[in-house]
Amino acid sequence: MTFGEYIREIREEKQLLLREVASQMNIDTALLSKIERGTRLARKEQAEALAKALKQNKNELLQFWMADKIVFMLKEEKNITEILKIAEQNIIRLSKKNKN
Amino acid sequence: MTFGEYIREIREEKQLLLREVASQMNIDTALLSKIERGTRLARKEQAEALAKALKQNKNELLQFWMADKIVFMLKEEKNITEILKIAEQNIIRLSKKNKN
DNA sequence: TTTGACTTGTCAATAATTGTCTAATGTAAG
DNA sequence: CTTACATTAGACAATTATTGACAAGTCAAA
Repeated sequence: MTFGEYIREIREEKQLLLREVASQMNIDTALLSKIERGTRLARKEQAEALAKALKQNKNELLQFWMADKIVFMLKEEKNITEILKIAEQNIIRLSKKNKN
Repeated sequence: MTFGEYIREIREEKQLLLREVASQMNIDTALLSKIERGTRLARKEQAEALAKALKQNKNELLQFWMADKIVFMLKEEKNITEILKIAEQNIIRLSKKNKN
């Protein structure tokens, strides 16, 4: 489930209009449309504003948001599984290093 | 193994100086130093130039490079494993969708 | 038609990044 | 200690990329 799919689903469940949600977020309707359709990435503050406007758990929503950014970065690559594996190992290793 | 660690290791094995490799890449020594130390991300063309200068397999090196970019993006996050899982699922799903 | 919801393309404004310069630091040899 | 050379750090202009708004477009229901 992408970030855009996720927030569109919730918005429609709640029967809110793009312009209602966009207004709460202080952005243009067109921009929110693009975010939902995945042609634009939201900014972090926008993702947070969305959580508020849609009354969703902020952390869960931010996970989808962050995953989307990774997808966007990797979408042209091959060996994606291998790349993600390396990335995860490095993050784990770096976080251990920072504790020392 | 991060991208920077990887290329520094190879450079030192081959007993090359920063300025020698940097010169082949047409960049400043200082910039290569930063790339090796991970305080700057290389650009894709630079990663490719490095593969050439160090006579390494380009794809393998680009995997480390791409993994580094992900690490850079995720380093402040929690639930990293979960985020990576969502990202991988979405990429797989999107690639299937594009085949249709 | 008309209306309202949504989408698309464009582009100036804004923000992020890149690469170089200079100066600093480290280090081994004389 | 000097000197010489390799590497690193900080700062900044230049280059790129992202952002958000606007206007014009599509689409579906009345």
